[in-house]
Amino acid sequence: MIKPTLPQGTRDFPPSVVRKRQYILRIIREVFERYGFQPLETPAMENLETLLGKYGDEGDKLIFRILNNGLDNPAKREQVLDGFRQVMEGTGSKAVTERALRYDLTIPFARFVAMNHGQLQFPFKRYQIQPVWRADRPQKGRYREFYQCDADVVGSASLLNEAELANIYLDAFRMLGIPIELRLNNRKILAALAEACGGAEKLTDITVAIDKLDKIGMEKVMEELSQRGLSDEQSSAIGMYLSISGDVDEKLSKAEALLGHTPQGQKGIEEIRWLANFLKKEEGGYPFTLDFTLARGLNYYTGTIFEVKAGGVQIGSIGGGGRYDDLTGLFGVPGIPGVGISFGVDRIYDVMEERGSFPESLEVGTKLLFFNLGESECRYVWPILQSLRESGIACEIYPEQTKFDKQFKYAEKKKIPMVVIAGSEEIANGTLKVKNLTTSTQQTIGKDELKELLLQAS
RNA sequence: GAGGGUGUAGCUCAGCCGGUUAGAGCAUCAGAUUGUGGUUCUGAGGGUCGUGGGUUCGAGCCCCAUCAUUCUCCCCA
Repeated sequence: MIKPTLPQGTRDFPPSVVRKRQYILRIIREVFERYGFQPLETPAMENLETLLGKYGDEGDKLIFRILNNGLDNPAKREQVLDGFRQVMEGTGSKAVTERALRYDLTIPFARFVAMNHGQLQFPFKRYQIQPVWRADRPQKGRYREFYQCDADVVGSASLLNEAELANIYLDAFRMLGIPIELRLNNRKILAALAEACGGAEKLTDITVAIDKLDKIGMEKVMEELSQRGLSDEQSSAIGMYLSISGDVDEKLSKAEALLGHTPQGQKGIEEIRWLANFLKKEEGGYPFTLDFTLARGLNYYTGTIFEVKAGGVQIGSIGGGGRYDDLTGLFGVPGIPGVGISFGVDRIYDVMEERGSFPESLEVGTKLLFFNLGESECRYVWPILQSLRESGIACEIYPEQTKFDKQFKYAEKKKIPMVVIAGSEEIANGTLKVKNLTTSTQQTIGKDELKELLLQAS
């Protein structure tokens, strides 16, 4: 016998957890639909070459690769051995692995758009809720298998899309009851910063370092910048940029003074300014914060970037996204710009659990349990049971004839709020005993009155 | 990829300086209670102390290795 275990970083979801997860997904899906997004699903696995090189060197290492079948075929022995040799030298080999589990939902979506651009109605708005896999080392709030819920618009460069996506975040988290901070920035501003201090090729180094500002502080960021090969002069210019403070308007003016002389900087600031004006609330103020330190890891972002932080809990971001000018260009179909956002369901779950934000009603599945008091008693309640089910009322009958104690405890464990007891006495009188387990009250009713009673109660 | 923590009953954990037969709470099962649950009382079952080696008269405890798990860093949701 082997000890049953789970692969590292994966989880089973027991019924109560699935209920809560589905509650989150239901709300997010509802909001997506309300904004005109359409569902899409893609396979769990993609061709390895579809994924490689899209997430940076670090990302490539975290892609789960699937071993080819038929490696034990003697006829292919030399080919396979040679393939393994290549794998051990760090270069991939189709002889050993040509498929991999999807790492996110954006690249498979880009692949889908590139394959079907002739058939799709643009702008194409899709949402996708599926698991993704990363060969990462698991830790708090990080798993090797987790769900992403993405919504993307492709085929439109309009900033109106950004405004809609921002509102999707605001709507969804309001409905979930999670206070959030929505942070925005623009990758063009970061690019302009890199251009001004260190050169465009330092963009990644700069973003990785400044992204950590709120975590490690200004001094450490400066240290990291010099470690990454920036001069003191360049670092201090970045320091000035990072020190920009004030409300959204002030920050924009200050950034303009610093980076407005470059075309990219100017463009980025204009984009944010437009978005800010558009999202501005009637009573003034903005439903987001402008965070110049926000960088986001993925390299394909080229414009607006989003990040959502949950208020009052110590957990990483629970959502993020951004604009990309040319994602499908990687697959030979240039000129389709897009923008998208993602919800981190697993972390949202953790936040809601920590805050106690799930409605209690989620725990009730079955509304009514019929006790089993013997075969003739079962025959007596059977038509009633079926008729309730036809009316959409979830109910069940205890399948074994056993003592009351057991049947009561079953109902209690499953959080079934009501039980029906019908024995020889009730059969003789054509009645039912209905007990409410939460109030511990009991009443006797005619056997045809049950449905009405339940419909009244709900 | 780098560095810590933890592995003892189904679950959460205690176990003194290395010393006789390894404990508690919860859970489970049975009974008090053959048509009324939750509270209570009584009793029972349940252990290769992660695994392998070593030190010792003696190891749950010390040492080494290994596996699992968890956390931090890198990176990310």
